[in-house]
Amino acid sequence: MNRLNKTQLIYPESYERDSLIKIQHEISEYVTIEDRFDKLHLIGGADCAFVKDSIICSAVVMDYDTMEIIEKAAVIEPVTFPYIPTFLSFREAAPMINAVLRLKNIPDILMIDGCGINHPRMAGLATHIGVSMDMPTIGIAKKILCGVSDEPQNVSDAKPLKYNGRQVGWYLKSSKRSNPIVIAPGHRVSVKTSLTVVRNCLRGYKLPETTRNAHLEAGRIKQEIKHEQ
DNA sequence: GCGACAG
DNA sequence: ATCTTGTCGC
Repeated sequence: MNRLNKTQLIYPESYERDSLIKIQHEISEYVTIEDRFDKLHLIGGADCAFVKDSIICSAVVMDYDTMEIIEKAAVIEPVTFPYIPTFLSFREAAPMINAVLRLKNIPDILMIDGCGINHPRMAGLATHIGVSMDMPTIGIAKKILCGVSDEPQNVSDAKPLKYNGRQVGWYLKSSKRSNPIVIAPGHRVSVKTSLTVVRNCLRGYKLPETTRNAHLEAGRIKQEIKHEQ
């Protein structure tokens, strides 16, 4: 494949393990961790929740300066792939992209609940979506999938997350009581900028407002569904 | 071979 | 992620 076929990255022709790994290698060839966005006024967040065999994806857009919510969008789709560590994208990327596509305001950077380049094949969910949509993304995870880091001690303190001898992100102490969170570039955002942007979105909670609001919204929708069914 | 392993 | 009440600590 000489040219990137975006549809096949999200809806693979084959779900054989080797095929999926091939897709991830392809994504890693296209990812860039240089800052490639000109402005940063709108910041986005995306997260998922599950009910039976349905996946609920929520996307929110906020004002980067005030952290005011500007817009929300969501989709509910059937689950099509199981959760397998390092292959999360094939379960969540498609519906998450569909939620983002429903937004009228396109965020300048999108924060996604999951890994970015801090992945064995440099193809975490945030990277997968970033490359597929050609959109700047940052990955926000609650656990380290791969790589090593020292423990940050004080609030706002971040330690480099290293994998195969190079820095792929950060381990950030985002709030006093919570465990550190994992920050990494998804696509078109540098390691350094990923940390700066996330820090600017913190408001005393474990998660940045973007991902936190997307998570809350997906949870609300989930409750609505459970009550009417 | 064994254990770890985003959501 | 999800199933779930109380509870320990700041």
